[in-house]
Amino acid sequence: MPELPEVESLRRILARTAVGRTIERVRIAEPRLRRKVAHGFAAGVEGRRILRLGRRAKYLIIELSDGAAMLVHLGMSGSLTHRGIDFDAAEFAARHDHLEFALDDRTRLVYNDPRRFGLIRLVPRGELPSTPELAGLGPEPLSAAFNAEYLARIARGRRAAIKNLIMDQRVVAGIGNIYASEILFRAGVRPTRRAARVARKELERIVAASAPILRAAISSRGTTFRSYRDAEGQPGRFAPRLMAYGREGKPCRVCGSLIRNVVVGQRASFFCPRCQR
DNA sequence: CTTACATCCTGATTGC
DNA sequence: TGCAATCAGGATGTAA
Repeated sequence: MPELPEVESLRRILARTAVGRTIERVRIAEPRLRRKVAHGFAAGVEGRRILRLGRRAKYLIIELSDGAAMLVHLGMSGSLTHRGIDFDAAEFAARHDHLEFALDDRTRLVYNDPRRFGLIRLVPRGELPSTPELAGLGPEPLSAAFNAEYLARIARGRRAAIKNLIMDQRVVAGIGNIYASEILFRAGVRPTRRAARVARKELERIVAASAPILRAAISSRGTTFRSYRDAEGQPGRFAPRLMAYGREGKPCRVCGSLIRNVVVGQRASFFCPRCQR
């Protein structure tokens, strides 16, 4: 389940291995992702060089030499792996390898996504800031713009659960179900609390907890809970450090109480009944 | 504006 | 053992 740390890990790997390469050919085996890959996509990408790799929220941004940018979202089950096999020899594409980008060093980038919740789109030069996917996003949780004052302003009058609030990409961009649970655990706040009822001090703890958790997860190259793999096909190493997510019925690593799982906003939400109030 | 919920999709897991 | 039901949850669209 790729969230900010997984996408950031992907960006860092590809920044080392793919920047400077020219995309010689694009093969589209299955264009039906969350939205259908546009007709002119391959023609708009082929022949361009990869200039730079960026990230916004859970979106990977592949900047191309003509000023356009590829926007990649991995959805729930997507992966973008850098494979060292010749494009021509890639006849045995794995199941759910939907797009392949042949690079000029005879390696290829392969987009695989069993559930096809992902998105790949070419954004014309200069249109990135106004593109619908990015335009409404809230601040990056690793930026100074995500602070307690900001969060307090958003939370005011909101009946939604605090966990829904920090998973709302318009509020803060890049946090998904796993890290929302981890952040609230560290902050000592129950995921079910109504946002407006969360005290200023607690909001401060939520903000303060966010960056260290996300940074630690990036250092571990993300969390592999089930199937996530990074650009080199490796699982993330953060899972053993999860305090709450996926630990239902197991003892809290801090106090020993049993971690509970409740549904908040149609999503599993794990918390410690003693550490989180 | 805010909130709630269905929708897309496949694979892993659970239940009988 | 096999098969069907359930769960997983990214973002989005619609309804209330």
